Amino acid sequence: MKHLIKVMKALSDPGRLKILKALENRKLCVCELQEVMGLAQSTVSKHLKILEEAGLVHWEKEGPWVNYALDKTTDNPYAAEMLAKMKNWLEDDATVSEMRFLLPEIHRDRIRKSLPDRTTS
Amino acid sequence: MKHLIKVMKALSDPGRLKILKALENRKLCVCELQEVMGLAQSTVSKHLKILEEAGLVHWEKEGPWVNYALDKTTDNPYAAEMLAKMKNWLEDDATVSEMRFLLPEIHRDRIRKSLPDRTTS
DNA sequence: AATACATATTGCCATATGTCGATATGGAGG
DNA sequence: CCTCCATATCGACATATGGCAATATGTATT
Repeated sequence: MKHLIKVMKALSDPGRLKILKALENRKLCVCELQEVMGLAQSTVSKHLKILEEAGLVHWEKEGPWVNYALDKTTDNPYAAEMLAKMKNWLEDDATVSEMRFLLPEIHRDRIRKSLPDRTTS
Repeated sequence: MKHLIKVMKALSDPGRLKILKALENRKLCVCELQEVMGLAQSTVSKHLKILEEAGLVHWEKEGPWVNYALDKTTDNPYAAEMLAKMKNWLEDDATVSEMRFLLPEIHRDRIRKSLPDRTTS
């Protein structure tokens, strides 16, 4: 039961749903996800940790970046089933559509370096 | 998005999952669900309200009782999909199995009347 | 060693959530 | 009207959650 609860809680925040919908498109590093979410970097890290612990995402290091992706081989069967469901969900949602539109412009090389947390664009 | 969040939040509490698994077996009134959950009556009412607002359950009056049942004709498509999923979930869960075992003994006519809230059996 | 970059962690704060006891509400019966 | 029964609502409290700024951590470069 606790595995199911972990997944349900992970999916109970709009921001985290947005992350998952973004990761359906491509893997993204924290600083890119920060742009996607428009929140503080620490907040993004916290959200990612919740998603990881629920078995919904996993990460790998690439140079200075930590890339996150949907966890296609997750141990948590509930996570797997929900990720499959999510593929069809929110396809008409305005927030998701807008994010889909802006995603191609979001790339780590275009994000300004050494600035305080970017909470607004 | 807010409809999806409502369902995910509703499914994020172990007690509420237990309610849904119980209602897979038969409709139940609040006092019976109180026995199932082993919590205060007011807590049970609150949980049921959350489930109802998420479109997961609905109620009908029968004499002095309010019977709750899974909402098979829910407006919320996410609720419908999750109810279908839930049918296969937690079938091996200890809490659910125990509840299934005890459910036949739980009936409104066998519940003592006019007592303070029954928080422990 | 110092500096830079990316990210994880910590601590604080405001708000949400789950639990309880008390009380209000709705309805039936005498 | 009063009493009883079942349930919804309210208010208080402890804990969880989501956001932020500050800081720690890991790695690479000079």
